Amino acid sequence: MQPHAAPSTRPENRRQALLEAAARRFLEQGYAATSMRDIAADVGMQVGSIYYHFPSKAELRTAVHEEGLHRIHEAVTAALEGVQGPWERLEAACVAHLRVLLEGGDFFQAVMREMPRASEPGRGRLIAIRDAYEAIFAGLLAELHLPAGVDRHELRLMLLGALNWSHTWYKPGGQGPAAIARHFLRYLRMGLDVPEAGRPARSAPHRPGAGER
Amino acid sequence: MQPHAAPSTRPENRRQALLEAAARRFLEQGYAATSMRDIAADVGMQVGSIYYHFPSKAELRTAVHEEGLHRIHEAVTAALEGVQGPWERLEAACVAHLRVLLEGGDFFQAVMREMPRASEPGRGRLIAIRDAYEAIFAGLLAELHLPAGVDRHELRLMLLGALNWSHTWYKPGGQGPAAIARHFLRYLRMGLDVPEAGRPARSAPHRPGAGER
Amino acid sequence: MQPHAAPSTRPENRRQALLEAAARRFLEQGYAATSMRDIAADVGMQVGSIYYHFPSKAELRTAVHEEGLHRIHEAVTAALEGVQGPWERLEAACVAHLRVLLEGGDFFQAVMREMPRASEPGRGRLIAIRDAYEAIFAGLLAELHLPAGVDRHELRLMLLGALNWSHTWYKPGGQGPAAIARHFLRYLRMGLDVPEAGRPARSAPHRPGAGER
Amino acid sequence: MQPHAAPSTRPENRRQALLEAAARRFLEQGYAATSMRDIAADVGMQVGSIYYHFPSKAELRTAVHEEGLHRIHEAVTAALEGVQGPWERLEAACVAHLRVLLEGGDFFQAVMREMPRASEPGRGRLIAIRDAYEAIFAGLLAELHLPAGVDRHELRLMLLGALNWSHTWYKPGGQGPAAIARHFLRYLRMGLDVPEAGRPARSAPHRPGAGER
DNA sequence: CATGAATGAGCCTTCATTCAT
DNA sequence: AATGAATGAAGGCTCATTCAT
Repeated sequence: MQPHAAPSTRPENRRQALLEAAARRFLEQGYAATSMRDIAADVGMQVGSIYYHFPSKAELRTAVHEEGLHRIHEAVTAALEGVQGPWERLEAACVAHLRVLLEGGDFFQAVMREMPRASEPGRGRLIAIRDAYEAIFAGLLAELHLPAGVDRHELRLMLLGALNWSHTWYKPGGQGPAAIARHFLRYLRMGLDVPEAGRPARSAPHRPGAGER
Repeated sequence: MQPHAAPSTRPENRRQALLEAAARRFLEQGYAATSMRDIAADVGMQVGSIYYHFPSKAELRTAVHEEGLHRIHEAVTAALEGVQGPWERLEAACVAHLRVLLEGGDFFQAVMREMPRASEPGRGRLIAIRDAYEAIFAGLLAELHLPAGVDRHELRLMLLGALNWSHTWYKPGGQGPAAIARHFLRYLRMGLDVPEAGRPARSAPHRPGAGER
Repeated sequence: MQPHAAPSTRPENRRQALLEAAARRFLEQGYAATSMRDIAADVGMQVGSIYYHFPSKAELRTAVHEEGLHRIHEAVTAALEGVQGPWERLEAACVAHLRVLLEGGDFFQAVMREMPRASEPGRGRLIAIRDAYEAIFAGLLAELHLPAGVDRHELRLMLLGALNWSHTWYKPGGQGPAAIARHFLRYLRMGLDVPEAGRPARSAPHRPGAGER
Repeated sequence: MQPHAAPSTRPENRRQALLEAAARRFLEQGYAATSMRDIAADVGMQVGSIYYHFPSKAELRTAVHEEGLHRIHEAVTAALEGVQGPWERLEAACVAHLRVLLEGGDFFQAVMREMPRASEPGRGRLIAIRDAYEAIFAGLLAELHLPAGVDRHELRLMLLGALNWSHTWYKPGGQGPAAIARHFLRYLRMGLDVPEAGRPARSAPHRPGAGER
């Protein structure tokens, strides 16, 4: 009788260990440069044994991505709970997003590094999950009271782009994810133009139309 | 005099053709998933012949990246020529940057997709080129007259991040690179806060210290 | 109970078959001129399958050499068992040595053909085994009662050289290994000088010093 | 007018330089592991250019071997000039042989390392040269006055084997080639048996027949 | 004489995957 | 659930050789 088998051999554990090893490898070396042997070795398994848990390398990647997207979705949703005020809610979401991206383990970073290309198994599912996640931000942006002429879609891409890109330059030890997210939002809210002598300050030069593409 | 040298066999051509094929493949499939055979086939060569022009796959990638960084450097430098006014200069640089990134061919996009990791051959050279390029933007930011409390370094990372990330969502046919760049800059300059009833408008809430990590 | 395991698929068999095929090929064509495909074909395997048993071509060679050195060591040690008298023991060792070298299969001949050069994997191990083997002969020489002025080290090199070289000219069908070994030893023991009229016979002319190098 | 062109560009020189580089490489790495590029690089040429001087790699090897055999033949013939007395002549030949083998440059050592196998171009020519060389020693042995029961053919193989094998253990700095050759000959002439109490000394035990193979 | 450019075959090795046990 | 052994395809790279210039 053995009610609680050693954790490292409980079936669900092995699958989880494989997912984690795969996430770390995919993040560090990229999907193509990671071999099933690498992953198997990381968890102390034989290569062939992986195929008991995942039917193929591509499916393993899909599972990793699913987990990553799931985690960030959870984190952001949780961070929004009980927060009032549109800007406050956006900030909470951005902070949570960046925390997961920069310090939340390998899963979401692995997702960021490379999305599965066309015709990978399970790609439709992933796209759906990602869209649901982005919808959260679209909703937050919609709550905002913004000046005329601001395209909320464009704004969301700008903001998330600035945040997501940070994983290419972020170094632990300097500013933390929360500070970075707050500063970015502050710069956006405050506006950077400074009234100059002989120059009207806030007439942000909008010259649409000709030449804009 | 040599009136009609077959273009496809002019020596310099082959090297260039290889570079271009490699850039396209690296961009589309990633470095690891691209085989030398792919590249050779694209230019109608035998695999082995590539090695006459480049000593290894890694060096080929380095050459592609060098070319990409060189091109964007040239484009941005050229775009700045004769432009006056700090914001105007920054805008010119951003527009040029985004044009190369989104419509300037595969080279720079290939660079964006994956920088060589540690200990790749010629990595030092690439880092130097990239730093020189980023210095251009640092210089442009330094010319700007900005409100107190704005960290120019952070601002540069935010702006370039937003721009660079656009290659993940950009689709030809919608807004062009120039429009995107101008809009992003406009949002930053104008500030997004709108005076609300019972709420101070432009006091961008700066709560430093506790909690900022 | 497992009455008739197919011999060609018993696991240990495959590794041994590979070793034997490798030894034969290395002996006949030399290491560099032997391809892993050759060896795989000889045992009816795919090339890649070899790497399940040996991590590299170089390690395969090392294993072949190890086997060769092991075999001759065993043979010579066994041949010495119970033999009395220093010359008799030396003769027994030489006969056994030459038997293995000339008729003992490909392993030891493959060793003779080319020792791994510097910095091959496992080279240290091989050197150690070889030294242990040569120590046997050094010990046998030490037991001998020899005339003054004979350098035992030099003598060992001379004797083993003469024996080892025989694999370059030996042809089955003529004198066998045992006869060759015994004759060589006899020539050494008896001395070749014959008393001549007007010429002192056994004053082996030793003119050391000047001109000896 | 340029009667004596710079030596390094005189045609005959290039061919000679190639031969020397090839000999060194073949000796150090073996024939199969030496690439035409290695050799070309050693003499500062392009690979393709070798083919102006030699029609193939195999022919280049043949030329190297021819040169090696030629050199040792010359050296030994020269050393015999004017020497009287059968043992003295044999010694002179052995000393000359060993000098070329151990200190006479790469050519003859390259020959020793590996003779061309069957069906190489020019193999017949090489065999002829080698036989002519060995005939010298056969002649010297024939001049010798030897005890009954000594097979001159066997003796020659023994002596040359001991000498030739020395290139596997010879280290410059210790005994020189001349000393080694003289010692080997002395051991052979003097006989190693020492009269022992109760044991007849020079009755070298000859037990031919049964068991000799 | 020599080179620059290329070829085509082949080499060692790695890989995702399979399957009997 | 997992392993041991193998497969077949592919991958990066090297090589002897060719040939127009």
